[in-house]
Amino acid sequence: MLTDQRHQLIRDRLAAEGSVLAGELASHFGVSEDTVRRDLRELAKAGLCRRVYGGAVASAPFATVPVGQRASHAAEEKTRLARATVALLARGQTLFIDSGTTNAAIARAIPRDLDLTVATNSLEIASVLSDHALIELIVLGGRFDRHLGACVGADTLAAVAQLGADLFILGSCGLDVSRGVTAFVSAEAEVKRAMARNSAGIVIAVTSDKLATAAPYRVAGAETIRHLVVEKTAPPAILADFERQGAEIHLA
Amino acid sequence: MLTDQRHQLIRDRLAAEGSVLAGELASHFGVSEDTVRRDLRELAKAGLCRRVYGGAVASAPFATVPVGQRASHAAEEKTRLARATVALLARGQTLFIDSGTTNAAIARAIPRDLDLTVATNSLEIASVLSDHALIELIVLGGRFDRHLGACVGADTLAAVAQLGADLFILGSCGLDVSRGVTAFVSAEAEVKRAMARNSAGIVIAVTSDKLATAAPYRVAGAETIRHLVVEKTAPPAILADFERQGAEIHLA
DNA sequence: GCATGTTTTGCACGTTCATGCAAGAAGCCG
DNA sequence: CGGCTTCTTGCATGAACGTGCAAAACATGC
Repeated sequence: MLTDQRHQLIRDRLAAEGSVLAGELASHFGVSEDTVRRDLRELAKAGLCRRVYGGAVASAPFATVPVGQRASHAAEEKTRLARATVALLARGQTLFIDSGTTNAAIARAIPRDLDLTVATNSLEIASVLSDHALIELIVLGGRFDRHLGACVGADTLAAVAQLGADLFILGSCGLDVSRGVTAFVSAEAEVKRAMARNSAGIVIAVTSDKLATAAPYRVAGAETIRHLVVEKTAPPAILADFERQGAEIHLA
Repeated sequence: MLTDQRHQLIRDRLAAEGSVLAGELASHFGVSEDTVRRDLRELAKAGLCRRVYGGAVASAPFATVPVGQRASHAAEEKTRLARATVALLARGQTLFIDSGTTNAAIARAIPRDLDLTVATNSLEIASVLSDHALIELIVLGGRFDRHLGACVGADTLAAVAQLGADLFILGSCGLDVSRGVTAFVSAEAEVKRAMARNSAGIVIAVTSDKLATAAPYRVAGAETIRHLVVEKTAPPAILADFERQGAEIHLA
């Protein structure tokens, strides 16, 4: 059994039942409790669950996320990226915005006096934009995935198919010149692909840790990226590669 | 049973019933009363309840109520209605819940250990239920109406049409025996009608001020109501009329 | 092919934590 | 006041915890 597989199964269990017991997982996987504790510690560190005595509970999504290890330490960078990304938007445009913490930061950075049409499958982003009076908000419904904090599945794909956007603000899990934009979950990748297909341009804002990494599911090729927003500290060599593929680089 | 889970369930119980008894909780969870007292002490310290002799009571019901200008003055009544409505639910059921402050209160009163499938077009209700691990949540997307805080329109209708529910928790704008259930906005009424059509039973929880009033758009006849949850102070004559139409009356 | 480094896992250690029990203090009711 | 319940505090116990370490599995480089 691969460590990563075990992690995934624990995440599934958390999503399905809301909580897990260390001892129960240990006997279920046939490993020691120490190993399970290590797993839980790592998942908690990644913000995927909350560690409690005896096991772990699913971390509440955005509602009560003053915690969130990775949300806080990278919050400042994400805010900077968000501001730079919002600067690319023009009034009257139609956008797709999918889920992800960076995209949530972008939604939060959208000024209230910018009139846009926004279609999103992320509940958090929809909530953020719900009181922007000038934004025409389209919620892309479907089965809600707690991992992603967004809707996925056939209903979501059907909703996306009926729309077209000027820009797609794509929350990327991994970004590599040769492998392009990639995602961790199949259902997530499907929605991203549909949004990409129905958009005139793709905008990606990523923190440096996502650069030159790849996740299993392919979403779009590097040549489809129109705007790439990255931190100032990003390796110039990598950025040059993307630039050769036609992307416009924006440093935040 | 994880300590954290117990705390969570006590909080749900507090939200649903308004008060808890130490001894009752102890036998319910199978722990000593000392443990329960410790739990209650911690919850009280965190400001999540107020400790009283023999148990604890929910601290200000406003604590968890976020927005909504008129939500405050009738909050307590709505919470009572919500508790009584949740008591009608059974595990494994599929529900439609549409928008409205009363329905939002009902969603908040749903305990975390109740597994349900819930389809809603209200963004607030979706957010509330998004961290209930046992609830299969289906977001009914479409054009977001800021006035309603929910999605309406053709896309929403199409999403509803694909589903069927055991119960429809209908947020009523006006309720009158002869005119039935009515709504203020055409688009809202359309969604309610679609949900009513695809549900085996209709549940309505209303404050007294909605009784014997009517809004322009007709949603469903009085004879289609299966459960009617009202305040104790509701005029018996009106309730008798609904009872004659086949509704089961629940006083909160 | 062998040595080296890395990762994963299990075990032993001392520590922390949740729980229940006992004893005394405090609150409630007649 | 007296009898009762409920509460708090201190303490003991066992379970869960983190850490350091070593063995094993695996990859990497010469």
